[in-house]
This record gives sequence, structure tokens and C-alpha cells, in this order.
Amino acid sequence: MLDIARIRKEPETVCAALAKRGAQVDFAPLLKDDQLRRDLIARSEAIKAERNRINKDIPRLKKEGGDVSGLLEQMKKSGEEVKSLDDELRAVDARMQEFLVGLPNIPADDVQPGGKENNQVVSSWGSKPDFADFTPKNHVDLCTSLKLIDYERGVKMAGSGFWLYTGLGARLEWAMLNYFIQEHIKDGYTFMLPPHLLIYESGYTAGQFPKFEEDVFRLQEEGGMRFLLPTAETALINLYRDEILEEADLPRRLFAYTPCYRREAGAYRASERGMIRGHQFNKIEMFGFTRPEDSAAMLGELIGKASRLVEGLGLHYQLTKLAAGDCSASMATTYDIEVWMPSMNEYKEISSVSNAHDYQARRGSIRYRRAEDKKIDFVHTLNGSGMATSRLLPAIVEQYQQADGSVIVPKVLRDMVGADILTPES
RNA sequence: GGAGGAAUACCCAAGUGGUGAAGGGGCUCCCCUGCUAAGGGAGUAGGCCGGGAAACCGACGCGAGAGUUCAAAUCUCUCUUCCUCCGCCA
Repeated sequence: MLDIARIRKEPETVCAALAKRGAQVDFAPLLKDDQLRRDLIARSEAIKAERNRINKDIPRLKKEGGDVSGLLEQMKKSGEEVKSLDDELRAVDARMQEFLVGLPNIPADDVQPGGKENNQVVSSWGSKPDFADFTPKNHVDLCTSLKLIDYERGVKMAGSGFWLYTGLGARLEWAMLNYFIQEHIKDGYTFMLPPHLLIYESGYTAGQFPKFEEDVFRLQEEGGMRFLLPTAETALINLYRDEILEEADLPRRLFAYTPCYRREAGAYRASERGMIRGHQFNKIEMFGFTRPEDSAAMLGELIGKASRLVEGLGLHYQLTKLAAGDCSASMATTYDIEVWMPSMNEYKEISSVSNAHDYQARRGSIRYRRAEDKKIDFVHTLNGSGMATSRLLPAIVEQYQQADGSVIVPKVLRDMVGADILTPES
């Protein structure tokens, strides 16, 4: 949610910023409603103030035996006036709300305009594995032959877009989750296990609703809906919804493990099978609440953490700064970590680290009281995958595969997996 | 799923239609005392919205929303959350 005061003050600047992400917005109807709204409030409140004054007098007059019937008549009339003004006000409010809720976040100043084509590779780590001596297999073949993932039986149980980790595959997946959890705890982050089913308002605060309701699995219930979270971010952003934190409480550094459930309507490309567009995948999510002046530093911190985790696994990756149009609607800045996928000859996103500034905080009314002057202001919120293990497992088997079809287990996972190398026989 | 009960400030809590939502604890400040104590006094109802450069003024505000009324913490309805009991529990 954008600040109406800022739009009122500098509509052209906001308009130009939104244009960076390809959003063409005309603020004229909004600003007209804004003026109308304030007029309605002024008129309604003037009548209410008068009514309050008279109401204070009535009991006194009655006690003194005066005649109040004329006053009562007048009060009844002004009551009706107030009611009609307030009805109009509600309609204007709803119209403005609808307009504002549909607007995406303002991209940060240093974010490039344009779409995907303007994404910039910031850095890269490691190098592409050398497969000169043999033809590397793709992760679907590897995971199948090594019996790490059972794609067919996953579909049998749950339908298209689901798979099943089996044996060493489950252990490898779980080892990664454990590894990340341990690293986050070492860094002083607080471990959270949130509910997986959330109410509508939580999706609204995250910026998911109302625009992307079709993208989640929904359960219709009497008296409302619940949905399966598409990422732990959707839960964690709501931790302090409608709360006022003390400045001393900030920054908050959290992480959570949840599966992520997404509809991902439409078919995936064959090469993406088993990695992208699954309806359910595992992810550790990092999350931060900060003072506005600290969010840039925390963004750097989160990028650093995500990078170190991929490096710990020894995977070749690049860090990309997204152009405005490629950032999701709620985010002002996003950096992606993209891991090398030999079979696809592409770098694929495995972590996305973003700063939402006050966009989500405004939607969810998440604020803090400054220690010095007791003023209340919106916090900044940040999130980053740290990491999506279900996308890392394919990268691991592809990058670590050997000529004989076996896969070497990354050092940091060997104890937890209980194996140094995965072979078709193991 | 059923039957009851509850929701007022940081905490406890009074308040069954009428001008400023009692009181206590805690907290902040001051006085007295003089050193891990005790006493006295003052302050302490949030947040949003509108106006204003500000001081401030106004509107709203007793879980949320609607209604009755000239007037609602108080009466009515709907909902939410919590508590007690019963049932269910792969």
C-alpha cells in the first residue's frame, strides 16, 4: 500500500516511479476522491460537534423543567444528515481503498527500470562443472535412477505437480533443511514454525490478495476462507500485524521452515519437471523487521547469508539484481540467487531476497514507536529464501554428478545424509 | 459439534440510557526521609481521521460490525477471540 499523503503531495514523482515497473497510473480520480472525502468529513464532523454540544445540555434543561421537544426534533434531523454524509463517505473510502490496494510498490531509487531484460548480474561464485568426459544427465533422470525422488507415485497420490522424496532423497532434502536451520541459528536468527493455513487478511497484508487469489490453494469455510501458504513470508509478515512495536524490539531477525503450496496453473516445460512449478516444495525463509533507516543494511545481510549457504553447498551460482518490472508487486528491491543447471544450460532462481520498505507494513499496519520522540512510524520488512531446498536438490545432483551416474554429496551434508556418495545401488 | 460464561488502559477492576469512563496496582515526576525501607503530592486511556506552521481544536473510541434512541460501555442483533463443561478425536 502506498502512502496517500505522498501521492497527494507529489503525484508526478510517484507516477514516474511506478512507470519504471511498467505500471501506467492516472491519479486524477484518486485525488478527486481524496478531496471529496475530506469535504465530507469536515461537513459530517461539524454537525456531530454541534450535536454533542446540544446533547450535553439536554439533561440539564430537562432537570430544570424546560421544554426540549424543539431540540429533540432538530437532533433527529441532524442525525439523518450525518447518516447520509457518512454513507457517502464510506463509498468514497471503499473506492479509494480499491484503487490504492491495486498499486504495486514504488521501486527503490537504485533499481533499473524495465523488465527482465534489464536484470543485471552483480557477481558470480564458483565455476561450471567440467563434463568434458561424459554427457551429463538431467536431474529427473538422476533422481529417478538414484531413487531419490519418485515422480510417478507422487502423481498417483496427489495428481500432477507433486512428487515424493524417498530414502536417501528424503535424507538429502532434510539434511539441507537442517544445515540451513543450524546456520541461521548460529547467526542469531529466531526459528519459527508458523501455521500453514492462513486467513484472508494475512494474504492481504503480504500483498498476495486480492490480486493473486487464483495462485493459492483455497479452502472455503463457513464464515470465510483459509488458504495454504505459498511461502512462509506470508505467515511471518503477519506476526506483528496491527501491532506497535517498541524501537528497542527492532530489528527482528527471523526464519521459518514451511512447505510452500502453489497452484502454478498451466503445464511446465519438460526440462522444468521436478524442480520448478511443483505444487509443494520445501523452503526455509528468512525475514526481517527493521527501522526504515536500517532496511538497506539488512537487505545486504540477507543477501550475504543466502550467498554463503549456496557456497557452503559448493554450488556455482550468480547473483542478479532484478529490474523494476521483474520484482514482485510488493517489493521495492529484489536480488535473486541463480544456481547453474547444466541440463538446462541456464541459471535458475533458488533464492529471492527482497526489501518491501513500508509497503507491506502499511497494508498490515505494522508500526513501531521511536524511543526518542515517541512518534509512531511504519517498519520496513524484508524477506529472503534461505533457501528453497526443493530447487537445490536438482542443482546438487546435476552439478555433483559423475561419469558413472553417481552423485557426490556436498561435504556439509555428509554426516546428516549418512553417505558421501549416492550410487544407483545405494 | 453442543451448552454456558467472559472481553473496559501496561495489569487488576467499577460502571444497567444523560454534562469530563470510578478505584487500585504499576510506571513517570516532585516533596519528606536518608540509603535495598516507609510516607505524602502530582501525572498517567490508546490509536486513527479531519483542520492547523505549531500550540491546539474537532470527530471517533469500552473485542469488531450493524441496529434502537435526541443521547449507548450500558438495550437488541451478527461476528471474533478466550475460558468452563459435554461430545468427537484418523
